[in-house]
Order: sequence, then structure tokens, then C-alpha cells
Amino acid sequence: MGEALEGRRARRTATLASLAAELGVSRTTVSNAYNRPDQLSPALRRRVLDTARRLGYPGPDPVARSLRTRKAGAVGLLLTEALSYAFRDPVAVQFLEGLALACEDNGSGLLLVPVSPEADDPGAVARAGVDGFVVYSMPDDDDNFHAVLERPVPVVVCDQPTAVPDVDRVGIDDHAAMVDMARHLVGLGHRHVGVLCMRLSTDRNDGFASIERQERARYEVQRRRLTGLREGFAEAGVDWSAVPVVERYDHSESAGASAAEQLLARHPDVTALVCTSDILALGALRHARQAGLVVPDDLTVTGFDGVPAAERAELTTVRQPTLDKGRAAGELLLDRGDRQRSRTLLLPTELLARATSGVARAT
Amino acid sequence: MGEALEGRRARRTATLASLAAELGVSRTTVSNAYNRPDQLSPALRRRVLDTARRLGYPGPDPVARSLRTRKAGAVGLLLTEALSYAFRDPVAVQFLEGLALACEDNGSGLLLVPVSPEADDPGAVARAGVDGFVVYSMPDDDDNFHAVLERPVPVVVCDQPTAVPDVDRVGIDDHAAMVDMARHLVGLGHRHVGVLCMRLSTDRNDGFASIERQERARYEVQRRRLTGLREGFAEAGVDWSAVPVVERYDHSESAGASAAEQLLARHPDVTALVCTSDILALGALRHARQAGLVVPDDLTVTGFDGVPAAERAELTTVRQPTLDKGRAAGELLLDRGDRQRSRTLLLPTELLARATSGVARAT
DNA sequence: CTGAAAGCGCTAACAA
DNA sequence: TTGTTAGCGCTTTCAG
Repeated sequence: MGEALEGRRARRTATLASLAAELGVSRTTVSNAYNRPDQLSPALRRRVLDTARRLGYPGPDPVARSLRTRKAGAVGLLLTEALSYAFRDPVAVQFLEGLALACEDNGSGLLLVPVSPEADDPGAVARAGVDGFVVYSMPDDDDNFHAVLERPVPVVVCDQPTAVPDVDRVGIDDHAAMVDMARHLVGLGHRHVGVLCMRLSTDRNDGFASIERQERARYEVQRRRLTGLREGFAEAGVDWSAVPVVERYDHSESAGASAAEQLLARHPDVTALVCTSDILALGALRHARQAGLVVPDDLTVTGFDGVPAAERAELTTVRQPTLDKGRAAGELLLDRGDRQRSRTLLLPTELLARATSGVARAT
Repeated sequence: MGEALEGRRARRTATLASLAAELGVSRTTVSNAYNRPDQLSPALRRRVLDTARRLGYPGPDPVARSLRTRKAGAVGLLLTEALSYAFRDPVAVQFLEGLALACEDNGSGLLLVPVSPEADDPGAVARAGVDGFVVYSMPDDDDNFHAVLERPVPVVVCDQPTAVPDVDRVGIDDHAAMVDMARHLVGLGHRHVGVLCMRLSTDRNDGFASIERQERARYEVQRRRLTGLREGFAEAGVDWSAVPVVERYDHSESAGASAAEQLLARHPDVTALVCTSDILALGALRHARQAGLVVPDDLTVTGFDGVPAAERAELTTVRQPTLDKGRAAGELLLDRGDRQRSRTLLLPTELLARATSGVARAT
């Protein structure tokens, strides 16, 4: 069967030109037989297609066609993490489902570009045969992102980075959402709070994040969420410099659990743990459970995103329309018919006060 | 910014040839500057790259390069359902994560080919610029799958269809797994069982499936699972013609719930509901709960796949290594170095007897 | 280290 | 309805 595969490979000898020669017609005619059936008689078309089958001609080569037509028929997706992360993070999965919906409506393929955080090889981006890119949540100043901007194709960014000229963006108001969250907690009497956040920059810092680090964060979304909290709590006179913020490089439940542990060990007076993602919050809940803390009586925990697992856990969180973001990103990229200027689409979020937030315990 | 985008588009005027002309060097040299840095002096390379930047030359066009090198740098993925299904079904997501891991290791992109069940346009397959295809669980006799076979590139099939010459396959022993499941249930005393299965063929049949329909199923995996059950129960003298099988076209929890309802309404004597997927089983559990049935006292429910949600529900099921299947499929496709013959890789499964299966109630 | 030649396989005017 | 002409933009022997 090795030979069979070779056989399969060998077929590639037939080409549009050789088919035309065999048939004694022009290449145009053969091309038309595939691409414009109405441009030649059904009989001739039949004959072309039959001969193609006989010769093992697999139809016009897609790459050659792309070169000629200047369309790849696919959109590229770029994300910070390794390619497989797209399927590991529930938020990413939802985003991609939305994006895929837009692609399928358009008959476009979706190419996941193979980047990895380690092998920083912008070559993968340069090598992707796509008609445009959707960039999902990248830090400022990323090599792969720069490589995308070099490419002469349209780009839509989701979430971050925000400050990119000539590029459409879809996102949410992370700042406002977190101001609301802070107010919610303030309303419940929380004055001693702690924060668990995702990676702030590309260097690994699993531990407390100073205010300087927070302000210098290269991940804008995290930066804005923190600023939102800071402002919201400031309204109640909470001094942000006294608010412990623990950062985790990895985005996983166990990262959330260990971050919660680390924070509470040093700041046992904290009555609420605000997390910048549901995943981290679910981890925090797990830690609380293991530490024998009752939520929300002993400790309030909140998340961000609104993933299904958060709903099951009755987690207080900010729901964001992740799937719609994906779809909107795809539509922005593909339906770029009449638009005149680059646009930023901000989708609405919703604060869901559920079972994990309650009145602050006395401290 | 509209103009800015046009500006972005317009850059495309610069080409390798024009750059070479501008620099007064040959195209080879420019090409080497990008692809073989060791083939020219650092100084010259600098000059080339700088001029490229100045002219807005975005680097070698990926499509043209692909045409020339005959490598697309991506593998295509084909699945039955619409493209977005890849992100909707937890089993598919796991498979894709595995596949993505293999791609990542290889520096290959992953192109999700835009097929949709409605618009049966094999053109999308023909148009995909990829070095090979992974086909995930397709029915016998699918147009898109045939289109894949036409393409002169290697193909790896996951699960189904099985009987394809010259094509590698990765899967599990669906038959044996279900024989085991049947024995497990027989051991618990179940003799009156019902089955909930996924789509058996491409026509929609939401309801009971006759034995003829079961035997003619175009989805081999479902067919084999049913046959396995049939054999396993036959060992205990259960007459398969008396076993109700309810089929659902859609694969969702609510499909499972309604199927369970439909089956139990007509066959209240059934003590166990065997489902051919966890999703269907979770739906069956939901229905049981709503109908006031206690699992497993009143009713035993089993699944297949071993998704995370099944674990949370303590569902008795067959765990299959979905992620490994994805990775193996990718590796088979990409590491096709020394292999001599087309291979079938059967991965192990494991029966997990958990909380949803128990001794049959008296009937 | 650099250049010349020779396509990769196809489509799209435009003519006939 | 069919054919002719002209590349799309690039890489790659092979000489120099």
C-alpha cells in the first residue's frame, strides 16, 4: 500500500495543460469545464471531465489557482498561545465557534496558524496562505502580530491589542465591566479584597504583582480590568496599594487554586477574591473548598467571562458574548464591503450576581 | 482609515522581482535573503531587508512560494458537520486538540475546510491548499470525502469510514467496547434494554430504527456499536429484535432527552438505556431526572466517549482516548517517513462502571 | 557569493 | 464557444 500511496502521489503528473493537450483543446476550455460550466457545451464538458478522470487529473491545483486569482479562500487565526490552546480554553473555543460560523457562511476556510510561544518564528505567519487574519487577544508588541501587520491583507483584532491603526477591532468594555463588579462588591460591604489575574506580560511572574507591574502590563485586557477594579473600589475609599494582586502565567484551574492559596496565606483578612477569568475563579473555589472555607459566607469569589462551568458553579461573574465576538470578528473581516473606516465594535457585557458573592464577613 | 486599509492593500505592488531590480541584484539573492540567510553576506542581507521595509515589500508571497515548493504547510481537516461543529462537540474539540498538538510539533497549520451539510459543494475540498487531509468520522459515501480521495495528497481517516484502500486510519474497536458494555449490563441483570443512538445515515430519522436500518447504517461507528451490543446481549439470550433503538439526527443533550422520553413512553419495561454517546446519555439522565426516575435504581443509563461532563455526572461509559486519536492522526499524516504500508491504528478503550449503572430493577 | 534560465499550474482578458 | 497571450510571484538548479 506504500506503493498505493505513491500511486496516489504519482497521479500528480497530469496537469491542466496535459489534459488540454490530450483532448486537443485549449487550456481555457479545460479551466472553464471546472470553473465556468456555462461557458462550454455540456457534451464537451462531459468529455473533459471524463478524460480527466481517466488520466487521474485531480482538478485544478488549488495553490496555482490561488496564485492566479489572488484569493486563498481562508482566513488565518493567530493567538498567543500554542495552536492547541485554541481547543483547550473554553473561552477560546467559544470564540472560535463564532468565528467558524462566520467562515462557514462565507465559504471560507479557517487556518489556525502554527505559532508557539517558545519557537518565536514569525515565519509561520508569513507562510500562511490566507486572505486576512483574525488576531485573538495578543499582547502589545508581539512578533507574530507584527508579522501579521506586515502582510498586505486585512486584519481584525479581538480584544487586544487595542491601539493599532488601520485595523478593525471587536471587544468589550473591560474597564466598565470591572468598575461594575467593584461596585457590586462594595455594595456587599467588601473593603478588603484580593485579585487573581492572568498573565500580565510575556515574562513569567507567578506571584504578587506590584502596581508598577500592573500599570506596565503588556496584556491590555488584564490591565484594563485591573484599572476598572481600582477605580470602582476607589469610589469606596479603598486604597489600591493595599490590594494584593496575584498573577499567574498559566491559565488553568490549578493556577487559580494555587494563586488563591498564595494570596490568602499572606492576606487572611481578605473577604473577597476577584478573579479576572472564570477559570481562575473556579480554581479559587476549589481551593476554598479544600481549605474548608464556605463560599460566600467566609469568602466571596467572582470571575469573568461567563463560561458554562461557571454557570454550573453558580459563580458570580461578568458574562461576555464570546461567541458573538468571534462571529463579529469574522464578519468584520469578510463582509468588508461598504465600510469606510476601521471600526471598533464593543459588545455588551452583563454582571451576573450569583451564589459565590455575598455580604462581607466581619473582619 | 478606509484609505489606510487601501494603503495596506496597495503595498502589494512591491514584489521580489521589483525589489531585486531596485537593489540591482538578482531575484535569487533576494530570495536567499529570506530563505537562506547563510547564502549571502550579512551586510547584503541587511541591505535587502532594509530596502524591503522601505518599499513595503511584505516578504515572499506565501502562495507563490507554495506553488513553487509544492508544500502548503498546512493539513486540512474534514468533518461531516458544518465547520463550526468542530467547536461545539466536546469530543470533536478533544480530537482537534490532539491534532493541533501534532501540527504544532510539525510547524504545520491546520485548515478547517468549510463544508456544510446543506450546501454540498465538494469544491471547498478541491480548493483547500493543504499537504494532506485528516478526515474525522465521515459516513460511507460522502461527496466531500470522495473529493478528498481525488486529491493527490495523503489522507488519514479517524474512525470512519474504515474500508478505504491506501488510506491510514486511527480508531478504536467500537464493536468490542460495546460487547463489554453489554456484558456489564447483563451482569447487572438487565434483559430489557433500550438503545439511544446517533444518526445512522444521512437522512433524518428521529425515531425508532428498524433492524434493517441499523444494518444499513452509513455511519460505521454507530453500526459497529449496535452490532457489538447485539452480540453482547445475545450471549445472554436477549432477542435483539425486541430491543428498541431510538435514533437522533442531532447530537445534543436535548436530543438525548427527547429520545429517552420517546423510548420509555413506548417501552416502560426497559431497565437500562444504553447510549452510543455521552452527550445522548447526559440528555437521557436529564429526562430521567425530570420524569422522577432515580438512576440507577429505576433506570440504568450508560454512555460512550468519556467526556469531562460524563465524569462529573458519574456516568458509566466507555472511555476512549480522543485526544490521542487526534494526535495519532496528525502524526500518521505528518511523520510519514519510513512507513511502507497503509496502517490502521486501534487505540485502547476502557469501560468505566460508575454511578449510573446498577442492578436491574424487578420487572 | 551571485546571476540566468526555467518553470510551478493556473486564470483572465481579449480575439476569433 | 473556443483559443491565444500573458503573466500571478516565487524557487532552484547550475554556472560563474
